[in-house]
Amino acid sequence: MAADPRTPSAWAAIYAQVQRIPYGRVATYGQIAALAGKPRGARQVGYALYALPVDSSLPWHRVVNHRGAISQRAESDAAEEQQLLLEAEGLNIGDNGCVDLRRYRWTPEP
DNA sequence: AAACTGACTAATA
DNA sequence: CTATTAGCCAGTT
Repeated sequence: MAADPRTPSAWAAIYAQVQRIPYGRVATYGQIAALAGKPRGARQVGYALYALPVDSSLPWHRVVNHRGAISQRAESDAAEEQQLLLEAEGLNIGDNGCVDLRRYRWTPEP
């Protein structure tokens, strides 16, 4: 099974980037991976969030795939909840469930 | 140590 | 935009 996120590992960097996403913004898995120093570790980002406990204070719902859509997990209701959280932050979700990355994509500031 | 798994992305059609 | 194929990294077994 998945290791606890409290366990020191490569995921630590990923969690740090996710926490950096400001309110009302979203970031792609690849973006988080790149910021964490793993330009090809997009899958690891998803895997890290998969192991993330519900009591985590990380804004995991601000992490979407490269199309701005919410990736569906084994438990389908999680994706639905994620969309609600994003809408609550003022994001407009398209009919296909994609956010407007042109507008909401987070760009880390220098 | 090797194989399997997976909230992904890029390339191609 | 979608569908399919291949490559990638780290964790689990």
